[in-house]
Amino acid sequence: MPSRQSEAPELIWLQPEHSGRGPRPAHSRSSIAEAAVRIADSEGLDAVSMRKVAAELGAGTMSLYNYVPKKEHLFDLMVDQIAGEYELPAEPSGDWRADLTALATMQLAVLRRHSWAPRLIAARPSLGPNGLRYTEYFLGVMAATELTGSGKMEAMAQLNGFLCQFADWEHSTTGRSPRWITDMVSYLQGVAATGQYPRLTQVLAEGPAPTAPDAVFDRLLQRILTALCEA
Amino acid sequence: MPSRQSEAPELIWLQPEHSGRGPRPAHSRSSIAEAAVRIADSEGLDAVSMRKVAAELGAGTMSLYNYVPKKEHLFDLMVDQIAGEYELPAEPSGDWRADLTALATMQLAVLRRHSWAPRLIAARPSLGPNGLRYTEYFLGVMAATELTGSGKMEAMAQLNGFLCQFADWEHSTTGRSPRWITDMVSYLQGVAATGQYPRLTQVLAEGPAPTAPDAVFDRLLQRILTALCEA
DNA sequence: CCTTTCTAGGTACAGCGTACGTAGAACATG
DNA sequence: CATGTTCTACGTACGCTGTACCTAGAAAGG
Repeated sequence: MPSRQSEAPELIWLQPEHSGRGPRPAHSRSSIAEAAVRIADSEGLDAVSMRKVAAELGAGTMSLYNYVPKKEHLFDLMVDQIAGEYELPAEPSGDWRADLTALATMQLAVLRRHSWAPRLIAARPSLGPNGLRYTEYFLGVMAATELTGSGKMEAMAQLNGFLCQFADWEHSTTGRSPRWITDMVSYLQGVAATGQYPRLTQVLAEGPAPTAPDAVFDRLLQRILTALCEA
Repeated sequence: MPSRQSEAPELIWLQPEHSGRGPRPAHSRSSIAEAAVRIADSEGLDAVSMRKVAAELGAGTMSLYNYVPKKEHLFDLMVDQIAGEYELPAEPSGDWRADLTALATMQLAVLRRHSWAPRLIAARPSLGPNGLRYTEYFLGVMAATELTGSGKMEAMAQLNGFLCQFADWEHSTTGRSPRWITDMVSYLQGVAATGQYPRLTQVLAEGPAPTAPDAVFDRLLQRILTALCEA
């Protein structure tokens, strides 16, 4: 296994995890991913550094580079690790709309548990084993539709995009510091006071929507699903 | 103007650009934003550092902190700078679907010119002057619908999310290195060869979609628009 | 005038990704 | 079994990052 980054493939999945010769590796991809996910869950994605992950494993910093030639690859491992949390039915039911609703709801739960995930998922295709398992299931569900192969992949990308976007939006509105909130409120009051933005001012005066996030999600999801299979 | 980050507000827009006393500032927010955008356009978002932006302006690194107390604020400036490129009609036409189609198409053109933008826009609300101008226009367009105030804001978020997601996806499929492509192809061939993912294998065998990206965009956009105002 | 309040920018520090080199373990082959 | 090859572990070091802190000087208020 080449460990120098310059020779390493762009995709970590092209690199066999271990190849016979030499001492047995002290760690596995999944234990590394687990450690990284633990850090991201508790301290945020920016706290995930090669040094911290190595320390979490009780390994030297540079040892990690035997497993993960570039940091991007660590992110790929993390994404595939949580894709392992997806609980996929053995077989699609034949009702694609019901299947996708269940799938999306389940996936949202996972994304909510790991609020750093949407950003990573949006950045690169998920090609790890668990990502492929997900894709295979998705295609199975879509077999009940009349979409072409590319159409199905497009639909998957769009649904995933929607989920990431929703989870991210939810997290970014829920998870701001109190200081942030007060700053934003006082700023918007100032904005309204200028009178330059009458329509925005009116919307702000109406106050926030009374609807629960789950209800908003369900409504948006059904819209997306309807849109997915239209010509 | 407090320059220490700990005292600075969370939102740069809460801080007046200059307040009477002391020497006149040598730079302006927009000239700073311009410099940062220039760097991001030519070298990518990761190349945008406080040092490089300062150097581009011919200023000392730490002088920049008088204008931009935290790096996040620099990103806010950049986003608002390109929001200045939006060409908004003076008044909505009354046909919200046509207006949103034109708006989205124009916005996509801007996002394509600045491929780093989607990531930033997704991360934080756009509250700068140009962002507010956009919001005000959007609300004007949506006045022709029966949505509530929050419903309109929701629609804006969803349309923006879609645009960012599409632009990002487009960029990430177009802009990969040749090495990346060959690695991915050979990986997927290996995946297909395992026989574990028959449906995926079949889709891969069909080859890529023959459709131009613009056609895909138009189709997806119309779907989204239809979905936006449904109950 | 002096005092206050601002701007400019140098120095310094902790933390990052990671290139490179060395030491030793485990397998393949003679 | 001995030897050579190939792997793992990991310390050191470099260049880069954001930014805290400090000094020097310029412009406005009293």
